Amino acid sequence: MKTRDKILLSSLELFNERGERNITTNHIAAHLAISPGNLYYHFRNKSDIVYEIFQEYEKLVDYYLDIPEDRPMTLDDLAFYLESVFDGLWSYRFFHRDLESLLDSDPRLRLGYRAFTDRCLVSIGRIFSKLAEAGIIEAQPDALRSAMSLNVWLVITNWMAFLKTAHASGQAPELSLRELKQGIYQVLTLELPYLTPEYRERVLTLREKYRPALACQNG
Amino acid sequence: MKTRDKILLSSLELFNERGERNITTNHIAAHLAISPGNLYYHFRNKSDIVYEIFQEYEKLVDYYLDIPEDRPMTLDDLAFYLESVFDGLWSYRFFHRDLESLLDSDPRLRLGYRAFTDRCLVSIGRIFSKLAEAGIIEAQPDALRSAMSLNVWLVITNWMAFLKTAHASGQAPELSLRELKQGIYQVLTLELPYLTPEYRERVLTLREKYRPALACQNG
DNA sequence: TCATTATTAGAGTATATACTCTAGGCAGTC
DNA sequence: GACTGCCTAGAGTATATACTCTAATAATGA
Repeated sequence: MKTRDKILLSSLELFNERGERNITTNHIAAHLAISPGNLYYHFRNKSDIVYEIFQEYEKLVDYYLDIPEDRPMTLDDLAFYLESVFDGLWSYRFFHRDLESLLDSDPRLRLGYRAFTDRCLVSIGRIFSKLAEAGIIEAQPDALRSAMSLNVWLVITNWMAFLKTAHASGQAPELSLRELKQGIYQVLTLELPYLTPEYRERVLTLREKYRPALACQNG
Repeated sequence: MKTRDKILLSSLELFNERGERNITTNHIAAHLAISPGNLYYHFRNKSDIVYEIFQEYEKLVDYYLDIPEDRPMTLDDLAFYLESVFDGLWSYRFFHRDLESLLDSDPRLRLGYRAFTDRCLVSIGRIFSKLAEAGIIEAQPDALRSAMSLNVWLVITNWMAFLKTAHASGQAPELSLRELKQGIYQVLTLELPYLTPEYRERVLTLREKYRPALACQNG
């Protein structure tokens, strides 16, 4: 594998494990047993590394959220979208963790992320539309659908932060993909009241698969 | 005013304006035109300053979310709770912005924040209960109420981050309290489907007061 | 073969930042 | 006056971190 790709891969790995804020370019170089000079031969600065990783992330999610228009949506589709989005969130979890400071230190990233958010919100709205067309949820007026999409987005993108902060277990809250996917339970909770009677039970069953363990069920 | 209090006040101000990550103890001292040594006479380290500010925040929110048990809840109460919580969020807005790294660097804060979250979730759940008792929303099973409370919490605590990241306007996204309170619109969106027919219109009217301007209504 | 280009090492630098240390001022009080 | 306790100044330090520079080595192509 090319050094350049190794840098991207290791950076992602280290960022995810310990947070972008805590990983220096020297750490990355040391992790790969290459020199700092070598790293800076391949990337002008740390922001460039982050930006490139963001673009991968973007591409992945865009790919998953490409809603086919030529056929009706099924419940399986919904399950797939949710699983995929949370998989992406997991693979690039460092990103939402330090989002604000990342955007502060790179205007490109700010613009790119804003556009990304917009696309995601559109996709979520489209999913709601198609769910309604398929008779899985009741149809909703545009304004309501927008507001709901936004709430879905807020829950999805911040569920991990909640888990990390709410975790009681010791100082170093280690997360698992499994726990992260309990966020799907929360997302489906948002849709609950809009389900059609025909699909209600099936969605409840799906939702039940992601029910959090008792420890996290506070409140 | 005592130097110690001035330090707390200036710190909060600077943290809110530019983020805790970007404000050093030297900045704080310079802002107050005192020496670093002076600052460190009053506080052992930066974490202690942050922790003390957190305790103020905690106290404020706890005070607002002290739900009286001796009388039924009104819609005005709900409006008051929402307004108060968002006021608190605004006054201490640096906190949620850099939450993760703050908790990473201070175990006290991690524990304190976790307990704080739990109390808030309980309060939100209690509000839902009392809204149901008052006939404003339909009664809900415990599990649903817990999940909904959690969603409300996620929306409330992350609405500001969303605004800051979604703001297109230039590099330096300046927020206003007014914009922040559009979060109330999002929170009330969550409750919409559970409203009783008698109160539906009144809550919709309340919600309308916080409708975001068009620029933010994407998705 | 040899010149050119791509890659790498590794020492080094400028800057920032949290924090320390020493000396001293000032108010009250015996 | 001098002692005491609180407060303040400000120079200074250890460490970290993003990044640079030069020179050497490998790879490539004519």
